[in-house]
Amino acid sequence: MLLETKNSTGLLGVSPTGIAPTIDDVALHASVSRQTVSNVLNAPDRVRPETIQRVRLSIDTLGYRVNRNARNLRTGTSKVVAYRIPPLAGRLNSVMDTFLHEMTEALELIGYHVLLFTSDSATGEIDTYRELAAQSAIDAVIFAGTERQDQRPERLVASRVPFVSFGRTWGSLNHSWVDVDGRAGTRTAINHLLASGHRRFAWLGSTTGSVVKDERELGVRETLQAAGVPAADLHVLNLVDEPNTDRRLVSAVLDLPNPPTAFVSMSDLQALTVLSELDSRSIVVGRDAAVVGFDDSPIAAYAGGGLTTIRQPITTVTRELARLLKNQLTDPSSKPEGVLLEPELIVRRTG
Amino acid sequence: MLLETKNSTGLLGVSPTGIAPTIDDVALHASVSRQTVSNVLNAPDRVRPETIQRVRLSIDTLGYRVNRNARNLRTGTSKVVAYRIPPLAGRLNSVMDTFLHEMTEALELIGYHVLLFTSDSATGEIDTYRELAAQSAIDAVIFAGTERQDQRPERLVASRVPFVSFGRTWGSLNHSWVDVDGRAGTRTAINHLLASGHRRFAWLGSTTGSVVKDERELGVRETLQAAGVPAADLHVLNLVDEPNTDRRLVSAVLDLPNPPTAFVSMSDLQALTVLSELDSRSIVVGRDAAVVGFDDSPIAAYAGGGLTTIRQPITTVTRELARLLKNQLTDPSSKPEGVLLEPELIVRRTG
DNA sequence: TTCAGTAATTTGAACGATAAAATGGAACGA
DNA sequence: TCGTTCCATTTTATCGTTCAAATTACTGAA
Repeated sequence: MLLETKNSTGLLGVSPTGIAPTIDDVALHASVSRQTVSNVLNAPDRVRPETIQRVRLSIDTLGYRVNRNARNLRTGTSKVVAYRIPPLAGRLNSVMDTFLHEMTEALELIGYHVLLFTSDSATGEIDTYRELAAQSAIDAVIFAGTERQDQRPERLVASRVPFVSFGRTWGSLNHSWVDVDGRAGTRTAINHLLASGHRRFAWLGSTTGSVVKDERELGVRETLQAAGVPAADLHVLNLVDEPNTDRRLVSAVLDLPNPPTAFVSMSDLQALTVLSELDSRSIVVGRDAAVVGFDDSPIAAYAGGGLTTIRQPITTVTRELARLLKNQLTDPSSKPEGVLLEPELIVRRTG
Repeated sequence: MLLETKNSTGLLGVSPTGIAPTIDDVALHASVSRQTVSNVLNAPDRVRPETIQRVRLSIDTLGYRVNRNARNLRTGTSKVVAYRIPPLAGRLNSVMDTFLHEMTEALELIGYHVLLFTSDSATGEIDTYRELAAQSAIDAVIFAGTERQDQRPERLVASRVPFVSFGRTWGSLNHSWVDVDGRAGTRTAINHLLASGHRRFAWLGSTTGSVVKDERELGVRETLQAAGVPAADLHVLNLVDEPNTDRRLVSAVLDLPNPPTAFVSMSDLQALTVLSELDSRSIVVGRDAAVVGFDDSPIAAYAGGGLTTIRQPITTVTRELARLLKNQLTDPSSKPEGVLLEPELIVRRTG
C-alpha cells in the first residue's frame, strides 16, 4: 500500500493554506493507490463499488479537483476547441453571436470548452489554429463563414488539426460541416410572397460576393422563374452596409415607374432600411408592400411592428456540429459528414 | 553534454510522422541542454547571444512549439481567463458582444486567452469559476453586468480566484473594476436636449431594477431638476422588452395632452420603438421631437436616419480591465483599483 | 600563474496526472 | 492439490516542461 505523498499537508478537510489537494492526497486519505483514485474518476467499472464510495468520500472531504494541465499533459488532449471571434467591422452580426453562445453550450454537453482568439487576416487565422494545436492548447477548431475558395479546410487537414465548420466550402475536400440552406430559405419566402399576390420583387444582397449571398439570390431567381415572373420584375440591389448609401439605393428603386412591392433581403438590418424608406413614403407595409428579412435577429420582433424573416436553426446547427466534432475526435475511422438544414420562415406583420 | 532524448525521431526537419518535437529534440539538435532551450524561450538574458541564435535556428528547423500543458503544469499557471457568455434571452445585447470581442483582443496583448462557458443561475456561475480555477484551467475570471447585491466579488475572494469586473458592485468589498458612468451619460444627453430647447421629457428604462438603470435615471432626474424643469414634465416609462407592450406604453404617453418632445432611453432598441411610434404619428423626429438611445449599437446608425445615442468606450474599458488583471496576477502587492469612464454623446439626426 | 567572481550551462528533481504492466487473491474445474 | 482464469488493485514508467542547485567556463585582478 502506498503511504507516501508528495503534497500531503497531513490535514483532513480542505487545506486552509490554499494548496490544492492532489490525487496523492486523496489516495492517502482513502488508503488506496493513486491509480485507483484515477480509476474511480476515469474508469469506475474497474473498481469495486465499496472502494468507489470510499474514494468518492475522500474526494469530497478534501475538495479534490483533477488538475487539467496534468491530465492534458499525460493524455495529450485538452478538451478545448478554438473559435475565432469574428471582427466587429461595425456590423450587426447577431447570428454569429447567437451561434457562439449556442456553440459554447453544445460543446459543454460533450465535455468541451471554447477558447477564443481574434485575428484580422485569413492567414493569421490559420497560423493561430496551427500554433494553438501545436502547443496542444486545443484539440480542434470550429469556424464559420466559409467562402468558395476557403483555404482553411485544406490547410487544417495538412496541419492535422481536426475541425468542423458552420458553412459548406464548395471545395473538393471532404470534411465535416453543417450549413443552413439559404437557397431553400429565399425560395420559401418568395413562394410565400407570390401566394400573397405580389408580382414585382426586389432582392437586396450585399456587395461582397459571398457564396452565402449567391445561394440566397439563386433561391430568389429560380423561384421567380419557375413562377413565370419576368426577369424585369426582379430588381437586384447590392447594398454596401452604409446607412445613407443604402437608403439612396432603395429610394431609387422606389422611384421607378413600376416599383417592386415585395422585398427580400440578406439581413434584418437591410430590411430595416427598406421599412424606413417605405414608411417615409407612407406606403403601408403589410398591405401595399411586403418586406422579408433574414436571421430573425432581436430587432426583427420590433421593426415595423414585427418583421417577417427567415430564421436559421442555430440550436440544431450547433448540436450537429458538436456531434460531428465528437465523432471525429473519438472515432478515427469516422467519415466526414455534411449536414444541410432548412431555415424557417417566420411570418409577422411586414409580409 | 546531454545527448539522449525521449522523443527523438532521429530526423532533421519536421517529423513526417506527425509527432510533435519536444524541447529535448531541440536540445539535441542544437547540442545544448534542455534547460538552455528553456532559457532561450523564457529568460534569454541568461544565454549567450550566439547560443540563442543556434537554439532559435533549431527551433525553427524542427518547428518546435512549447507544450502548454507541460508548461502550465510546471508553472501552475494557464494564461487563460474565464468569461461567462451571457444568456441570450432574446435581447439585443450588442454592447456585450462588442465587449467580448474587445476583451479577447485586449487580453491577447498581455498574453492571455478567453475561455467561455455558459450557466443559467448565479450560483452555477460562481461554482463554475471555482471549479475551473481548482482544476487550474484558468488563472482568473472576468465578469460583467454587476448588480447591487452581487455575490460574485465576495465569493470569488473567498475562493481565492483572481478577478476583475466590468461594472461596479456598490458593495463594501474592495476589488478591481472598470465601469462607465451612465449617470454622466444621461446628464450629457439631457443637457444637450435642454440646449436644443426641449422642455418636456420622457425617460425609458426597463422594469428590471438594475443599478445600471438607476444610475442612468438619476442622471436624467438630477439634470432636469438642476435646470428647473418641473417633475411633472418628466415621464418615466418602464418598458418590458416586449415589442407590443412597449409600443403601447410609448403610445399612451404620446396621447397625453402635453406629450414629451424629448426621449432618452436605456438602449437603442427601446429608442427604436419610440421612433417607430413617432413616425406613425407623422411627428418629424429631429424637428418636432428628439430621441436619444444608449450604447451606439450598429442599428443606431441606421435607425431613423441616424440615432443620437450615448456610446460606451468599450475599447478603453477592456484595455483597463486587462491592465488591472495583469497587475493583480503579476504583482501580489498591488492594490485593487476602480476606474470610472465617461461615455460619449454621439449626435446624429434624431436629437 | 592563480584565484575569486561572475556568466553560461547542465543536472536532478518536481509539477500531477494516466497508461501499461505487474501483483495478489478468490473462484473454479480437473 | 494444483494450475488457470479473472478481478481488483498496485507498481512502474512517462507525458514535456521549468525550478533550484550544481557544475563548468570565462574574465580580470593580484
